[in-house]
This record gives sequence, C-alpha cells and structure tokens, in this order.
Amino acid sequence: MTKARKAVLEVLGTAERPLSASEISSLVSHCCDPVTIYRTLHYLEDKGLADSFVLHCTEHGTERYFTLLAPGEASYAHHHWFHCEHCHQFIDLGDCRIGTLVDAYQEELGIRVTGHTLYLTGVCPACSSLGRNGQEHDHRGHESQSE
Amino acid sequence: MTKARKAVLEVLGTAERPLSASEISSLVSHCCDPVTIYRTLHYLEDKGLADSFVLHCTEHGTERYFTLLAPGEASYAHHHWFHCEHCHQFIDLGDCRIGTLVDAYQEELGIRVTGHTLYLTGVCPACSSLGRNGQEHDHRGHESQSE
DNA sequence: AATTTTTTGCAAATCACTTGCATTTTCGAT
DNA sequence: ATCGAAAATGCAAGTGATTTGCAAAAAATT
Ligand SMILES: [Mn+2]
Ligand SMILES: [Mn+2]
Ligand SMILES: [Zn+2]
Ligand SMILES: [Zn+2]
Repeated sequence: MTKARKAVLEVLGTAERPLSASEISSLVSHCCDPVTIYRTLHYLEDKGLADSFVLHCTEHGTERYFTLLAPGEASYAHHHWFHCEHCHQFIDLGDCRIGTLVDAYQEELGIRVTGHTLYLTGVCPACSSLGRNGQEHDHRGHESQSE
Repeated sequence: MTKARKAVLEVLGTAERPLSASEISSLVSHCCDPVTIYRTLHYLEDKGLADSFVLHCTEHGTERYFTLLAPGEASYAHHHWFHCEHCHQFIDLGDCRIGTLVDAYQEELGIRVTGHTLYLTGVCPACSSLGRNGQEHDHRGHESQSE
C-alpha cells in the first residue's frame, strides 16, 4: 500500500463526515498531488472501501463527497447525511433506512436497483437557534466551523 | 414571458422524464443559446416552477436534471426517479414516499429539512431481459432509445 | 412611441475532474 | 538485498458542465 493511499484512508477514517476531494487534499497536506487524491478515491471506491455521493449546494457548487465503508459492509449498510445550507456541516442520519422502500420499488417496477443516492438539506439545530430559523438574517458566528 | 422561456417550459412540460440542460438545449433546437437555457432553468427553479437534482452516471458523468413542478405543488409532492445504467433512461418512481421518514429525521435530530435528493440506479426491466440481468455482456439492441 | 428594465448572445472564465506520458515506487521473484 | 515487471505518481494539458462580463436586443412601463 502506497503512502498516498494510507494517508487518504487515515483522513477518511478519522473524519466523521463525508469529505470532498479538495478537503481530503488539504487534510493530507502536501502528501501528494490532487490528481493522486482523485485516483486514490477511485481506487478505494472500486475496492468497495469507500462510498460517495454527489451533492449540490448553492454556495459550494457541485462536489463529490466520500466516506469510508466498513469492510464487508453490505450495500444497504451505508449512511445517509443531512447537509446544513448555512454552516455547510454534515449530520449523520445513521444507517440507511430505505431498504424496504427500495425493495418495494424493485418489485413494483421490475427494476434491479444496485445503488441509490439520498441526502437531506436544510438548517441544522445550531444554525436554527442562532440564526432565528436560518431564514431571515445572516448572523455569522458559528458558521464556517470546519472550513 | 420570453420566447426562450416559453420554449423551455414547453419542452419540460412535454418530456416525461428529467432533462439535462444539454438535452433541453437540443430539444429547443436553435431557439436560443445554451447559456440562455442555463439562465432560464435557474429562473424556473427560483420561481418554484422547476425541480432539479444532480445525477452522476459513470458513462454520462455528472449532470443536473430538471423536471417541471405542477404550480403550487408542495415541497414533498415531487417525484423521484430511477436511472438505468445500461440504457440511461429514467423510470418514474411516482410521488415522493419519504415524507414521513424525513419528518422522523427532523424530530429525532432537530434539523429543519427544506429539501432532499433521492434517486435510484440499476438496471431497468428492458435491459434486464435483453442483457441477461445487465451484468455480463453488452448486448446492444434497445439501448440509446432516447438519446 | 420613448424610456426603463430585463433578457440574450458571444466570448472568456471557472471549477471539478480526467488523461497522457515520462518518472518514481511498489512488490514479487530471485 | 537485488532486479525487473507492474502499478502509482506528478506535472501539464484537456474535458465538460456551468458561470460571468458586457454590450446589443427584446420586453415591460409609462
Ligand atoms: Mn455546502
Ligand atoms: Mn446515464
Ligand atoms: Zn448549520
Ligand atoms: Zn435500461
């Protein structure tokens, strides 16, 4: 296993939230070229060690986010996430809860589902209490906690 | 209402599947510049007339897809879609069925959910029967039906 | 119709991500 | 430990979707 891959695995394993390639790139600080991050992430996803989804957020644009998958974890045993559109943090929604819904769709429609993407967006508790429901003003204060 | 916006509305209203900006661009054939399509789609989404999601498909890359929203339609009253990774067609999953799940998350976590993205991917019935479960070979034949 | 406001087209810029290719690293076999 | 094949990396350049600046054209107001 190469240095770059160890570093990315380490960073992904430590993070408790999905990370984008650029976040990973800065977290492994100069360990390797960004292009290697991309290649490493492909590698990990191919190997079934990582999971990813593409999230679009008005402020941050469209980016792919990655999480580590426990080895041998079944396809439904991944997590889904909530993304706060104010502070741009993720909140873990825990293990996937739409397995039965997916099964229902498969039976109803005769489709074979091999993957799905689900994420929620809105305002996190912290932003709600600070920013009076995150709708009216722009209260800075706890924003950009992790960027 | 301008010519370009009428054209895009018409195309989106006729289509029975989500359309990408580039698909829309060719469907309105030379009516306007692609950049106007993008601006029009932003406009429609702002007005609440259109809904969109970003889908990543290995073969087609990452693109944003748009559907028309019945005017006055509540936020949960949208559809979700299945995307066949063989023929790249969408299958309508009907009205959103995760309203209660989303509510559960809101209560459990104290988050305020204002939007969500859900789509399924896999192999459609047509591709399954033709291509022997869409896993082994590459049977061409009914692919590229709508592109 | 004249004026103001919005929308459009074209060209150029972004941005995330990919690819080509020559140069290392890694790794299995000696 | 050493050698050579195979895989991984860096750098530069290329993609493809989407955005932005700005002046011209179209639509809404008056
Ligand atoms: Mn964000
Ligand atoms: Mn596709
Ligand atoms: Zn927040
Ligand atoms: Zn299909």
